[in-house]
Amino acid sequence: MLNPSDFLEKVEFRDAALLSFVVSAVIVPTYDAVKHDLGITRSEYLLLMCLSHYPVLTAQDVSRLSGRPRNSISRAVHRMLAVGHLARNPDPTDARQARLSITETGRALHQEIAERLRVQQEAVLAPLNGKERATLAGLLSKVVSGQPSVGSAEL
Amino acid sequence: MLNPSDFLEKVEFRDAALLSFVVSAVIVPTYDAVKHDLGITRSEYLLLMCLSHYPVLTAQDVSRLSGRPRNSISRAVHRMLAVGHLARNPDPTDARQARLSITETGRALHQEIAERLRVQQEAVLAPLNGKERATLAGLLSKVVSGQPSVGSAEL
DNA sequence: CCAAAATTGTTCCACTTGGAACGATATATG
DNA sequence: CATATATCGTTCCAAGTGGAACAATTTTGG
Repeated sequence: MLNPSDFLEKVEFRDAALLSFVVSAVIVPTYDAVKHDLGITRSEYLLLMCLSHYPVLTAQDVSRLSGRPRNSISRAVHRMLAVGHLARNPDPTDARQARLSITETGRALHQEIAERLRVQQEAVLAPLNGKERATLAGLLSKVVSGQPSVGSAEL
Repeated sequence: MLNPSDFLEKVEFRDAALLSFVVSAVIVPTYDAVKHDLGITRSEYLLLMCLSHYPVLTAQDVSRLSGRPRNSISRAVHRMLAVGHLARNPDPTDARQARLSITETGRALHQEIAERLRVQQEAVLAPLNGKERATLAGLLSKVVSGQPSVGSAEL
């Protein structure tokens, strides 16, 4: 009675409910801990993560990659600039946009946070063996690549 | 270049990233549409959904089932009471708590929103055939039931 | 039986969030 | 070439969020 996991099996959209539960179990506690321990918000981390995978991006690029609105990215850029995790240079060919890149300290911070997320992912997915993990990843990849209009990462 | 779905494959916590993408593709646009069309927030819907599956609950029960803090549920209760989707009666054996139950209009609203979520779920998971869908659901159930401390639904 | 601790629901408040409008710049179109 | 349109980043603001403290009530433990 009143067991959330039993509840999930009754829900009209069970597959989405199960997916949502698993995501929440990985993402929510990790971001809470990151916020508490490192003072980094989700938008700020998404900014660092995007820049860890692309050498130079505009704020608009980060917005599209991360699925966050531009004003959130703008705020994150200012905070990360202030603490030295980011470098910003004017684009010589377009005065509207600025070229963003990550610094060494920013990259180190990204790696620490990514490791936390990875550790929590492993803890949550521990009930699956290697073969099952591979099957799950394959099915999810198939779903993602099958989307007609690929939106954003929304991590 | 700058394709979010390619990005997902590079991420350090790829499985969680794929899961998160799929969840976002189902949940986010549907709740946005529900908010726009019906004026119902996520907390309000979670309240209605919980009460659709249990005849009587306290606000505290809903908080635990849904994973939302009690003050969010408190607000949702007042709004849903005001529009007649909810009934509240004092608990004769404990004056601290109130017994909440859903009304017919509340149930109808729940069913409409659940159907929207189900439709969007089907659209997103369309790349999978029936056998694959069953495999995915089985793996997710195994993950959920394998969690040591089952938190909340977090839908 | 009584004081301490726990529980329920609420209010308050600081903070985050994202839509909308804005100025500056670049591009498209007649 | 000039004007309309689009884009980039920013600021403003209304709304939502959740932690903390609170009063009322119940339970616990001496």
